[in-house]
Amino acid sequence: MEYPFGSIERKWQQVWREKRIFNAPQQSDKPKYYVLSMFPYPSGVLHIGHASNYSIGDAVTRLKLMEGRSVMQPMGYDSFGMPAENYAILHNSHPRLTTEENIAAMRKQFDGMGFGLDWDREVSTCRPDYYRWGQYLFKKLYEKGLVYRKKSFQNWCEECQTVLANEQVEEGTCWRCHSAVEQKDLEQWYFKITDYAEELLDFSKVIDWPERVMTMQKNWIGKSAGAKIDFTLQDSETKIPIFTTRPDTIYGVTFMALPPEHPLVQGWLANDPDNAAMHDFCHKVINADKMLRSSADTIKEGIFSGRYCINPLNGAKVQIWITNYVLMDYGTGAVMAVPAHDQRDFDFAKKYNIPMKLVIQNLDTSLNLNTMSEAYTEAGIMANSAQFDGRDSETAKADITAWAAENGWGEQTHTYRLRDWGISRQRYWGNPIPVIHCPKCGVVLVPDADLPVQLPDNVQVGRTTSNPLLSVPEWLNVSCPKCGTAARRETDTMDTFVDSSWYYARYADPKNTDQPFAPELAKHWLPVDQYIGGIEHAVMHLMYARFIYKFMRDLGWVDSDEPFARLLTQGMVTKDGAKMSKSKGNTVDPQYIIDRFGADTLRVFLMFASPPEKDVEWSDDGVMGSFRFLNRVWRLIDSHKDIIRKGLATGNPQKEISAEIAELRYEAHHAIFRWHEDCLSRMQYNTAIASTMELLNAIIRIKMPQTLNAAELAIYAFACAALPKMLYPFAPHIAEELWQDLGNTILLHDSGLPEYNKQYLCRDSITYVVQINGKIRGKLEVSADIDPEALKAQALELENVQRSLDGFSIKKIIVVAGKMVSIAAGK
RNA sequence: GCGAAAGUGGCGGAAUUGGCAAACGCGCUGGACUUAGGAUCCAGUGAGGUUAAACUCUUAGGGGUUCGAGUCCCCUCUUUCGCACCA
Repeated sequence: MEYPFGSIERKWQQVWREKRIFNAPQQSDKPKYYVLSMFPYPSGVLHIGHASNYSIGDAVTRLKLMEGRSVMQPMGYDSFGMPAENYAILHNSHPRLTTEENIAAMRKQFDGMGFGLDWDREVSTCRPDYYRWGQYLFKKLYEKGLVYRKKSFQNWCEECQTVLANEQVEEGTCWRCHSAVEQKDLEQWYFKITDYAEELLDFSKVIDWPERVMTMQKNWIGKSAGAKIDFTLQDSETKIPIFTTRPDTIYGVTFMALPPEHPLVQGWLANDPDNAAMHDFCHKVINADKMLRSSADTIKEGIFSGRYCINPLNGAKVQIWITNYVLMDYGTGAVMAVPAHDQRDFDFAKKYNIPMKLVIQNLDTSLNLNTMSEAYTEAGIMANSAQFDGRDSETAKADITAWAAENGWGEQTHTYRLRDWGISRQRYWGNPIPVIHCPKCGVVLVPDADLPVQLPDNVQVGRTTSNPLLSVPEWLNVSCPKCGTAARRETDTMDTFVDSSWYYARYADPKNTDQPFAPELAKHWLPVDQYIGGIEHAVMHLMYARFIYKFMRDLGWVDSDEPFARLLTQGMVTKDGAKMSKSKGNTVDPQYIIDRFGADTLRVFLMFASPPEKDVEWSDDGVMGSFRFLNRVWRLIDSHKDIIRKGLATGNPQKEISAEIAELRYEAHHAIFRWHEDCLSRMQYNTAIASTMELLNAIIRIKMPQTLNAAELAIYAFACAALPKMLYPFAPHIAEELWQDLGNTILLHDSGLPEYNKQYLCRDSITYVVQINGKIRGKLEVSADIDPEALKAQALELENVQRSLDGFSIKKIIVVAGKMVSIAAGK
């Protein structure tokens, strides 16, 4: 007989909904806790990954409620973007319709899993009441000088017909469709995330983030310290600033390397249309595959520009080369090349017979340009460097920079790998950028009163080679809000990562029609106490959100520095060791499991199979194990509920208890203690469930509970009553039902945590292990308060210990309290 | 190449501060029961060894520290992830 999971789950889901126990109050006297899980795209189908992600969040939510906190666990949908547009195309419909249908379908499935979500706070990014405030945020960023427009070469996905941010290019392919990314010269909108680069490097204000994610962001931001030095174009006043992390090698510069995109090069090209070789080379490099060009394996190529520049430190005249290995958008876009001490410059100089100059010597002065087969890139003793000769190169760096600065040739500086965030997308299904282009006034922001700029509905969604918004003249053509002249709307929409950069704040005040959210509500709920999501957002969403949050802080909308205090990057659900995917055909439908074994079984399996941050390997047999476990709990309590109720009602009678029950008491308190550690200190739910199973096994070992005396029955009932509480975060429906079976009227979330008594965490008698030189030679059952000397004596008397010590002399005896006696012996 | 994390039975995984390796679950073996079930209950289950013990070996491999190492240190290998001409 199976327990009636279906009816139980429906019953409690309805009770929770009616009693609104998961609808968080706006304000509360209780300490708040804000639990947030991944912001889903409403695919219409709940995947096993969703089930796993939200099972963790729901466990946290219910634990924090049991702890007595005021908990908010909201849910919403990241519903703009390519997938929604593609879905609509596929179903020959409009994304506005299909998105709402999918949202309704998903909400039902979330409820079917029994997640305690606050549906009063639901947001969807594609609804005007939400995206209105995204546009408002854009305007605020613009007003603060953090938005600009720039024409430059962009990552372009032909498949998606849109540009991509650097973070969204994976191995040269689009992060969405994985088709090749090309370069296209386009005018685009940017958010100046680099203004916050320094602060984004600082993780001191987060409480608990995985080291891995912080490292990935730090590497992505990629700060390097060095010097900016101005070289000068020969016979000219024109400066060519370079950035270097090795100012100690500056006397070794033998050429200057520029990319074809460099403005100086572009100027030479424009003034010299007949130089076919230079034009050809630049054209070839600019249009080369960006991935290939930026790969270390690509063969270095270049062409001599015919120009020279002057090294300000020693007046040396050096050749200027146009090359394929220098990037325009890093540092100053110009490199002082030191072939003797940089491998890239070395390779290039060898190929084109450019002279080299040795300026760093190793400690045994064995370096010789004629015999070097590679650059010497380490620190050493400076040589051929005028007044710096003989100095240690590492410590001389600062002095060289200082000397250059004194003479006005440069300065100490640093640079970042991070680029500004390109947010323009040439797609229909996104948040319109609230800008009007006026032939007289230029870029004009749409006035607040006219927000939101609504997406027109009458658009043919489909594969088009241009932005569909261009095809709606009545939307496109407007008069300038400033001067009234006929003007045109911006047709770019915002990257959906803009929408997801602030949604967690909107949850604090989701229905506000006057502002994005009331600052006092945001200040109450934020930061998010626990965020649960996938590692794939490490340098995208999680960095963008930190940037926008810091901006909102600077506006005074929020009053903390980090949006997500604790971050858990949860693992994937795999099958046969591989990520589940439709193409591999190894997916599992959560609904199938729910229908047969119940949502509780699925949730217990997902939480038990591995710790939350690790991948979960799907196992049909494992699901059966969880199902059997819940059935055993059900049978135990259901068939003994009368005596358990009786035992719970007896108070604490003073009677002798059997050794068997004393052991059960120890097991129960110990299991609850470990559950506390695992659930509240460590977030290791797999072992919390294991402890619950152990307690169940310990209770089942008591065969005839009806024969227990009053004191024993009280202990038995205590142990049984702990089970629903311990199960509640993972299997809330069956837990709530069993809790009620035991005569409780208050729901579990309001009934407090299961409690243990420290007094019962140790046994009266303890088994000591006796080791000789680390090998177990015997065991001793002794009273817990035994005197160490007596213990040593007893240990030495053990027959097996005696035998093992034969022919040895004892050097030392170590007693580890409560654990072991360790004897060090030697010949 | 650089950086990070990891490597434990047939499988998923436990092991708090260096203190009985393999908890818990799955699977498997044998048995009981019969309402024949995706049931339940009992016993067993790292490898070798033994009637049973004793004993030996075992946390990727090798070395070290220690009375004692999955855990700390050094070297090597493997896997996964991130970055990768960043001057």
